[in-house]
Amino acid sequence: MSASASKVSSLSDEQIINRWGFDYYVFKALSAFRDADYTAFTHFTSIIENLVVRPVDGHSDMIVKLRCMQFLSRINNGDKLDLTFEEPKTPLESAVSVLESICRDMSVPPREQERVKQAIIETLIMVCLRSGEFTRAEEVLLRHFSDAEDSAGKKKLFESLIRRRRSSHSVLQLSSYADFKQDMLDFIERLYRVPEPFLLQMLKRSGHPGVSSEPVTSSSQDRQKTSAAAEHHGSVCACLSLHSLRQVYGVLSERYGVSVSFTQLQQELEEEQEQEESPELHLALSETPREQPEPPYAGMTISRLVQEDDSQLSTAEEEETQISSPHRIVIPSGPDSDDPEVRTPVRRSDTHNHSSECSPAQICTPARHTQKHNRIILSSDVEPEDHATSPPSSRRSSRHKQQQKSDHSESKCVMVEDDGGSSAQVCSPARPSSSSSSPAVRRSARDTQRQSRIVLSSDVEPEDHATSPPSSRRSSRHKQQQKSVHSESKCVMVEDDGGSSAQVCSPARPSSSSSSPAVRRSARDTQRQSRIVLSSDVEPEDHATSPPSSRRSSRHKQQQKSDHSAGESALVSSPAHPSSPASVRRSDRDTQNQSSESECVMEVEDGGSCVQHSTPARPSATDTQRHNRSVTVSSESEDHKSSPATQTPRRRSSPSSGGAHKRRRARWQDVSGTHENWSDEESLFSATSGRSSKKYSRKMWTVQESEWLKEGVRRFGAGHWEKIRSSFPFTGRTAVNLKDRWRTMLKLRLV
DNA sequence: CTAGGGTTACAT
DNA sequence: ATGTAACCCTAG
Repeated sequence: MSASASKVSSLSDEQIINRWGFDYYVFKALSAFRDADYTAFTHFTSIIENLVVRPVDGHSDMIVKLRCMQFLSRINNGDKLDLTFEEPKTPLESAVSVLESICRDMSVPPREQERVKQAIIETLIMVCLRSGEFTRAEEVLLRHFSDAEDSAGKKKLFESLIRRRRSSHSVLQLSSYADFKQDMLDFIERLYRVPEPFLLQMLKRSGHPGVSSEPVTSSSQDRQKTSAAAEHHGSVCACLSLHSLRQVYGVLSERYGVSVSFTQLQQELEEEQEQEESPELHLALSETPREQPEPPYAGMTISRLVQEDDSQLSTAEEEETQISSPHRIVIPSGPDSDDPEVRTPVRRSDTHNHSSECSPAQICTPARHTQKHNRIILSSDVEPEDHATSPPSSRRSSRHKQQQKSDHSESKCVMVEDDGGSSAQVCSPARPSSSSSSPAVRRSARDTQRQSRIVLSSDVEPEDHATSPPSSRRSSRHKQQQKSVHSESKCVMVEDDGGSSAQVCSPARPSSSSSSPAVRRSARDTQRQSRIVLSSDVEPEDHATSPPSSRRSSRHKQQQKSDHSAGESALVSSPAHPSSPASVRRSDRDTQNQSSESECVMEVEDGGSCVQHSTPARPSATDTQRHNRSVTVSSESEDHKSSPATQTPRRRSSPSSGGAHKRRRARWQDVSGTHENWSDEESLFSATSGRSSKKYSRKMWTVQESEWLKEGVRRFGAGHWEKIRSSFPFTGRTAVNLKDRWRTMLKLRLV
């Protein structure tokens, strides 16, 4: 639609904060991998997987990171032949596929690409040999092994071992899978150096004990510390001085090429404040300053914008450096969120027009002129729905109050606000005259505690949860992982309830079906149902055996039933899912619903997204939403979910495929973005292997994919399918597929 | 590469 | 049997 052009900008706070969280967890995942803490790696990838389902401001950088995570997660599970990320493929074969995608997107020297691929193939063959899978080893050898002369010797050796059915040989013993993993990590790190995440930088700047001193590029260990801190932060509360902000801003602006000066940002803030309160305004600030003509923004991608936001903060700091002492900014570490509305992530106001340079005291004064205060506010709030995803999260609601009080009493100056829109203003007043006042405000973490209730754990089962309705979601599977999780776990919390769940969704990944599988989550759990969808895939047993087609059908039915039985759950699920794409499916009828929903969507979009982010809208609602408002769904598909049964069926089914082995799910497989959701199915079928016989299997469009498409159309305009396809991590979708889907969406009036 | 009509797979 | 989303085919 109209779309195209205007992307203006507004990112919702959730999108921005999720982006911060995303960057942070990617960073952490890499650190964990580097430290050979693969359990932690899995946990982080799981978090990311779930996070990605929520609206996040996306940009190319994000896709690259997702690809890297996808690659590493497959490498990490490469020695487990029973896992599958893409249906027929072994994890390492999937890694090769991802490698190809990476090479396509990032221009990797052919030689390097070949070297890495060869290393993966050799390792795969060795893994097969060690586990006695000679047939498979032979297959891999014939299909993928390099014909290069220099590898001829190895090829002969492998052929010999295969022929003789030898699963032990010095060569097999010499090579260690751990070394291979690190080698692959080195490759990724050479290819793409992940910058230190904004959240970590802020934490460091704040002088947080564990972190502070470390230079930006801290070693992995350091990072871990940091991260830990960050995770906590709920309680931590970081206070930043303007000074620090400036510093950070300087660094970030340079790194990202932000041209906006610190001062400009401050001015903007002021203006906004003046204009007032509406929470939305804030957003504007960050994203795109309407006022500012600055080109920079215009061209920027979301990420950029976000970054800038960050930077803005910093900017403030800089200016005030001197002042710093008095004013502080508190960053809520976690994104909290609660309000549905968006708020701005950061805001800062400053005041002084002039003064900035001066000492603090001065500053204050000036402020009054305007009436605004000097305070700086960072608000970051996250949106309500998602909290789950967001890392730190805490919720603010309660805390706000608390904080506010305190703040008022003491300081007037600063404030933070956070949350809901209202808040923002709140604080402010304090200060007018008082120049000095103290500043800081902080929000406490306490909230966290409460919410924390749910933890998402890791990896493993992500799928399920994801989908599953909020409440339920966590269910069983977690257990397995949980243990590990605990340690770190705190990580994510989801909020549960509410909306959050939705997001979670995971990946859907089909793969999972493992044999044993049963273990993990069965679909049945009622609760989850939503996930069911996912799970379905998971559930190996049934489907696995059955041929794809058949399975699906059957499984659908089964699922449906279950859902129902589950009863409520069913309901839940459906709605819930928004996030989980996979699950989602929409039936035609949905359309009806759609109308209502669609509206919602619109709303959402407006609000937020406009810009780039992908899918913004939909996520939110998940559970709640459905009922409440349409919100949820953003788009289409989800909506559909309303009819649970229908939706699910397909996708899940398909994906489910076999499950013979895949134990865990490959959740990540798709990490990349969202694939997860859908991918499962797809991957199974189409993507990879192609399962042979059938003509083709239908891959239903997930919500996430539809959101990407909508975002793409908004950005580039309808008709530029190839461009859209390459701008989002679609997997298994051609430009024609996008065009067809768009046509369908129009037909259904989903857009 | 895209648009648009025809075909297929799946659900009811 | 029918409806439809996803997919295929082909002209431009």
